[in-house]
Amino acid sequence: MDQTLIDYETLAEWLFPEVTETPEDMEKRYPVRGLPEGAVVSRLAPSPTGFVHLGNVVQGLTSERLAHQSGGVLFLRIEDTDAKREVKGASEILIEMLSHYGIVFDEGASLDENGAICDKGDYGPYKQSNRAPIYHVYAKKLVREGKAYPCFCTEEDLDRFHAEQEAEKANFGYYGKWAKWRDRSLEEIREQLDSGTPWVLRFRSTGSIEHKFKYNDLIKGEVDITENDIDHVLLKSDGIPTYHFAHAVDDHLMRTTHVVRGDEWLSGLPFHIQLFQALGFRLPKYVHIGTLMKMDGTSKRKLSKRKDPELALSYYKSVGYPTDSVVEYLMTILNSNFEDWRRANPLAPLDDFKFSAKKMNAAGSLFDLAKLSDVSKNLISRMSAEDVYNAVSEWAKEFDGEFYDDFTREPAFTKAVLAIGRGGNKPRKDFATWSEVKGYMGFMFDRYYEANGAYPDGFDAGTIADILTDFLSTYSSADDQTVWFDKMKDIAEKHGFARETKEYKASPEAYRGHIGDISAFVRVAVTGKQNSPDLYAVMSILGHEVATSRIQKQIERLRG
RNA sequence: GGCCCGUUGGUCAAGAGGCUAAGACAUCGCCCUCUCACGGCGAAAACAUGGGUUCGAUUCCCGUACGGGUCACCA
Repeated sequence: MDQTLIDYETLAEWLFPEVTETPEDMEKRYPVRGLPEGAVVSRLAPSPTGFVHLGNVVQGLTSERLAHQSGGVLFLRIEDTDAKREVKGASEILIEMLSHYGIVFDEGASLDENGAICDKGDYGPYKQSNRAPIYHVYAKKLVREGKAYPCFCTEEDLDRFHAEQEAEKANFGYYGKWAKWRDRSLEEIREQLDSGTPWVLRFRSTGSIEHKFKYNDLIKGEVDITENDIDHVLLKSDGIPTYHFAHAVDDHLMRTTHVVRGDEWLSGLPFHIQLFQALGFRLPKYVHIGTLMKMDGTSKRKLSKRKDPELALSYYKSVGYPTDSVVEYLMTILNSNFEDWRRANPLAPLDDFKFSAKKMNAAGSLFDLAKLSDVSKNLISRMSAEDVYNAVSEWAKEFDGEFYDDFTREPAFTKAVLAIGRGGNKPRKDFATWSEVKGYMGFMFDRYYEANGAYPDGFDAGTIADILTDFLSTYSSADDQTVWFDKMKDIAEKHGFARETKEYKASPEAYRGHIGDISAFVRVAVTGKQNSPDLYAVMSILGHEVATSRIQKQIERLRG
């Protein structure tokens, strides 16, 4: 650079003739938010690939809690700078899905009353593809200051450099002798421009890998940073920014205070810090979340889109996990003291929990479906029969139309079944997902009642039929539970079975079986299964006619 | 390969120089019980490793191993 000093001003005009606005104009258009001290402004910035996954919810939940519990702002920015990956309608799906998980945005990309995508808020546009003029203002500034330059290398050039670097065992990247366009003359650049060669804008890095420093991440704590010495691409040849450049410009202008993202971005941090400095922006705080892992054989690995269906949010929807269960479970992973808090406050709204970035784990967590199920069972056990009814109906309508028809035919009947063992201090915990409900109570409907249910081993059909016959002859739907059960004990005694299980256990040789066996016979006859919720309640709800006719048919079957 | 992050029972994890190293899920056993689901009690089960520092390290420092991430005109 000792020859004719490059005229950066001229270069900036050549590259961005259409840009007339200045960074100062931008500062005016997007003023500092008038938020109280300590208010967190955070965002979710996904790319619209149509695949909404747990990572989106993990990040969303974290930034949502951080922002809203501090009286701050949460917004959604769509990072659609890669046209190749964009899927039509993906943004709409994303917003829709996230809202189900309690992640609602104060501003940013939103849905209007027709479900179409639109912007809400004063810091837009919130879709990066609509922000090109803004990025160009800063690109021009950087060029003018000699902090960025055009590069005319082709893909083949870059591939060649990579191969060379591999051969020389050098670090990869555009730097040093491979930074071919870093210090070219204005004439050479003019020549390429005139011939219409496509170019990208590169950052002129002044960093050195010899320089190290510390940075404090809100989750990871103090991390060692090695300065970046790569001249990364800022603007692609189509004039659209790379993630890095867009991140710096957008999060500055949108006045983001906390950047919550996956820790796969940690290695990009040196460059981001450098970029913010070069642009004269104040650095936001970073919150790098550990990646969700999964057990694969004997080792952990990152949850994979291709191999793990449970990474996709659509999985939880189709299996029928309540969204609240997923949220609760994720919270147990995100904040280690959440479980204790929840135990102490079983019914408190989630917002009452004091979320803290300090309570987040630096390491990636293993995703545990069994734990999710436990959380979900507990949550569902606390719901009212009415709420369960509504949730199952909604689920079945979409995923199991046949079951939906039976389930909703007589709401009062269905709700009565769902009410068995519900409420009180020790509610039943039978299912973790809506799709399990059919297995739990399907027998209440003729379509799913198993007429060939297996009776307990060790009893001949004749004996069972005799006992069922006796049961039928004394059964009255008017009996209360005690009377009903006493009658069953009488039958037990008559057939040589113990009235009480304890008696039987004391001297098993004296009896053919015990009261438990008698009720098992009736249970199988009525429900087709050896396990069921409270039999008396089941028979009451089923009604005299259905209950007795099922038993009658079983007697015929056993005798036949 | 360079750079970076991580490592307490099978899993999630508390602990932040001195503890018999919490708790939850899962597993197993017992109790309760007409089955199941609950509920109760109990068992088994961990500081990756080698060096330091220290009177004393799971805890602090360095190395090693293992796991993960990243090195694109993808985010």
